[in-house]
Amino acid sequence: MNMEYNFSAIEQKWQQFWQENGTYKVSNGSDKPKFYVLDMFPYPSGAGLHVGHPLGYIASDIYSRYKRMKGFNVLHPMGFDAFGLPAEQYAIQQGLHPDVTTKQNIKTFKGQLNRLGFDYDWDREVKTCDPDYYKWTQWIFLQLFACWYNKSTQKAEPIDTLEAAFRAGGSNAADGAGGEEVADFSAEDWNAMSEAEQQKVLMNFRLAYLSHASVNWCEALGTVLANDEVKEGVSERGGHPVERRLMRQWFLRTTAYADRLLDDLDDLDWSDAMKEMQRNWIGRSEGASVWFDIADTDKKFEVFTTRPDTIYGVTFMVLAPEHDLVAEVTSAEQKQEVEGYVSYVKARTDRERQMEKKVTGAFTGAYAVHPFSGEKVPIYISEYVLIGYGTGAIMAVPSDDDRDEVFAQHFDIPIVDIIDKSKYPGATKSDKLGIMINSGFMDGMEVPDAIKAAINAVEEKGIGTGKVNYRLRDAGYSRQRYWGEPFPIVYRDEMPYALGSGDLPLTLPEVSSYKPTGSGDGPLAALTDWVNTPDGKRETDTMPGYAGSSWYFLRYMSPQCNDRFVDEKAEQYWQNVDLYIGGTEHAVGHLLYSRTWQKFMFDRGWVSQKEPFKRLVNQGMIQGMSRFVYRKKGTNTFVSHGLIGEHEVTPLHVDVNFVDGLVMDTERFKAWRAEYNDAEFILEDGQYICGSAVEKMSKSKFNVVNPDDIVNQYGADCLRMFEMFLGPIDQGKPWNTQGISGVSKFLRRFWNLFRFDENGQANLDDATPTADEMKILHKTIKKVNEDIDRMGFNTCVSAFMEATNALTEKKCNKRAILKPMVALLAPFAPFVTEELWRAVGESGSVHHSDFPTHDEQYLVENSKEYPIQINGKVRTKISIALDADKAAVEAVVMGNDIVKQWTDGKTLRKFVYVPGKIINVVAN
RNA sequence: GCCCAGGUGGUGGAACUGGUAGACACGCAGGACUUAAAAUCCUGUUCCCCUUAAAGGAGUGCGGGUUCGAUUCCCGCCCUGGGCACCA
Repeated sequence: MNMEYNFSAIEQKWQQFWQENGTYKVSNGSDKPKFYVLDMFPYPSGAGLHVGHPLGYIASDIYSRYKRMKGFNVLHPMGFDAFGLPAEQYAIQQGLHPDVTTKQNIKTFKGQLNRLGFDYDWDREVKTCDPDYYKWTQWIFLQLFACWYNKSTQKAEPIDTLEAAFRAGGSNAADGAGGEEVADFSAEDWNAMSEAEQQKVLMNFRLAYLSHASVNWCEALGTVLANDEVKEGVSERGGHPVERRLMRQWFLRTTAYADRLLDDLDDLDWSDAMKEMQRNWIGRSEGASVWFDIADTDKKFEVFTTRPDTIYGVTFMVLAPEHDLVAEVTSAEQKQEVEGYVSYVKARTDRERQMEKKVTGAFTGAYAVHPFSGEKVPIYISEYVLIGYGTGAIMAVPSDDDRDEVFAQHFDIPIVDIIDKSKYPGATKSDKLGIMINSGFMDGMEVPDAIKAAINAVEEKGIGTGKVNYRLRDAGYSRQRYWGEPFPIVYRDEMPYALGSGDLPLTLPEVSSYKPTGSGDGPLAALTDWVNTPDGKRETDTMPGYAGSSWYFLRYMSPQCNDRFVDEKAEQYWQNVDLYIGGTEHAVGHLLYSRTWQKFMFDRGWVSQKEPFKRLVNQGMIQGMSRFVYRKKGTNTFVSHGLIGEHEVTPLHVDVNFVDGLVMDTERFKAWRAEYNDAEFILEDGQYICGSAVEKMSKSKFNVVNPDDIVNQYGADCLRMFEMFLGPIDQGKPWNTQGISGVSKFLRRFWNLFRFDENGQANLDDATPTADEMKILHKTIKKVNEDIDRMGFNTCVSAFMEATNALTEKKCNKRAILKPMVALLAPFAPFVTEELWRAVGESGSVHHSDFPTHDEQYLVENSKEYPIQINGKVRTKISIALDADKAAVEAVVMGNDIVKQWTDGKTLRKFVYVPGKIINVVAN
């Protein structure tokens, strides 16, 4: 008779103990080295935590516990990214204040997180919708508004330094990001300007500035829609038409930081894939900007090209349909066609436009003048040229660009070869290889030389210049929504003015309706009392989701600090995040914005580090396993999956919780919804078999698996280890609860090693372990240490299983073996190890004990059973001393009967001996 | 369409820098224990051929290549997932 492993009692007991004893409280002052582990904080959705969320959290929890046991002072906080669209949509539907639903959801999330045994210090929790938090989000925005980017010093500086420069020396006295848009002026000009005029100029330089951007406007709903609320040109809800509309918006001048965002990637410990995605997002390309005159007018337009060498191959020009010049240059005959085409494009998203295989476009009737040949080339408009990239206009070279080529073929435009690639077999259009032909002054040059020559030539002619272009755009910072941070801005005479920092936070006011106003303004615009102040009219847009998440990692360092966004000393101690774990879905947006904000604050001297996240690890997405039933059209009869071929059926998602494998519990299905109460079934072999598909885990697909259910059935330690056991942390996989029994069995076998009696007393042996037992222990210690370091948590779990199986087989209950095993397992299974730590006779928390390190002396081997290959195929195995030299090995191997058999009548060509690995005999 | 990642038994996966493919689990099959079931334990389990076994052949999405040796490196393709700027 012995005591069984009772996980629910153990987990409750220690969860309470940790809370009462402040086991995970973290201090900002410590002699220990610091280590900051961070998870991407969740959006607290109404569906609660599903089993996909904790994957990354478990990994970071294991890592943080490991680091703590290794002697570090570890910060591992958690909070909530609480502003956002779903809460607002729910408010519109249900009339419940987003603050109420958000608070409820956070409570649910926290309960779920605590049950999983995470070592968060909840005193450090941050919520982006908390006024004490967004006070500082607003403050940072105001600092961005109050600064410009000085390209000479490569730093953000207060806007007064720019004003001073203008006052003293006019526009040439300063080189600020954004200045390309501003016409030159002298110091006298500046001083003669009115305040409004001066502010207008300064707006071009501010790091947070007002401009215009196109948004998804839905007339019928009277609101701006998010991209994923638009499906195929119509609103997802209601199916109303959506079109692109220009609106005044706040922007952040992220492009000012483009080069630093690019260069500083080199020093980060991120995956190459992640760095590559950031590089591609920034999209730096070197080329030239060239001005083309429009024939028979005094108008001209600018194109950006990475291939100025191909200018003699230009046979037409393409403007983006939204380009300002389109209306001005279109001829009377082409007017109708062009307008028709423009309205067609208006209803299409950039993505649709890029994916379109069909060639479309319209001729404007206007011609550009080729700057070198003087020939007239036709100007077209087409959706494949986007207004947001480069100048929204291209010079088209059909001989050397695939998209230009299909366009030319479709519209029957001539194609002129300009590059002879015969010297470079296999080179494609996009390779910058070949010798120039039909290209005037460039004839005979290699492409790289021709690029330089072409830039020189356009510069000499005064029609262009070498230029670096970025795909990165300034970030749109306005949302016409309610549930976000209000802008601390008032307008006087259409000119924005910052609120004083004493007026922060500008709290989000109560509204009676969360519905859009219909005019394109957000719900705040309806609050006329709030909007109109003695100092001016308030901005009624709110900030985007990424505002709060761009700096939250700093707030965790000193969440209660109320005179600064982060306490100076705390920031100097914690510096930046040592390990950041989160999904690839944030690969560019969130990570790029956070990096930009950090650099801005670094420039201003408010933080000590130029990068926020030193090491980044991406966790894969856990997908749902959806189950389907098939309803016979127009009936309430459901056909089992194997028989649907005989019927006309509609597939419907069914709740995975009443399907076992693929077999559905038909009684539970009938009870699920009133409409199914009288459902009938066409069964196969007496069972209803469901269809299945792997999809995103979501409430609407009824495939959400709640961790609470798993914890109730198997315990949190088991769920933690099972999620890690599923596979490598960075790979996505469908959730399948089948298989969890293996981990559950392991935990029970580990528990049974301690031989508890009916009084709960462990029965351990204090004898000295055997060499075999020490080898099992130290092999496991070595592997677990190495695998945690490289985030190989799945193989750690396997190692624990192997060790437990081996110790069970040896009936080993020795304290000297089991005690270090408990410490080793502690980061993975924090509850049961805390209990077992007492069983081996310790009194403190296992989570503050030392992590075991291995001793190589227990692992030495002196011989190895070598696989013997004959011509690359393993034919036998021979045990040979590891320190044997090649001649001795060859003698042993060639004397072996099986080897002789295989090499009989053949000549030995090569004897490959890789010590410790393999032996290969090559003979023919 | 563009960028990034992945594809290994019935299933999840292992194989760390080119060196025994399938560790560890799930599932399945057979057996032990039991009045029975559950639980537990033991044995087997890539496929094919032959089968009592041994031995052999094939095999890491597909087609080529480099190498004594390729899941790993190179070239071309197919499929799946993530992102593409207002979901978070």
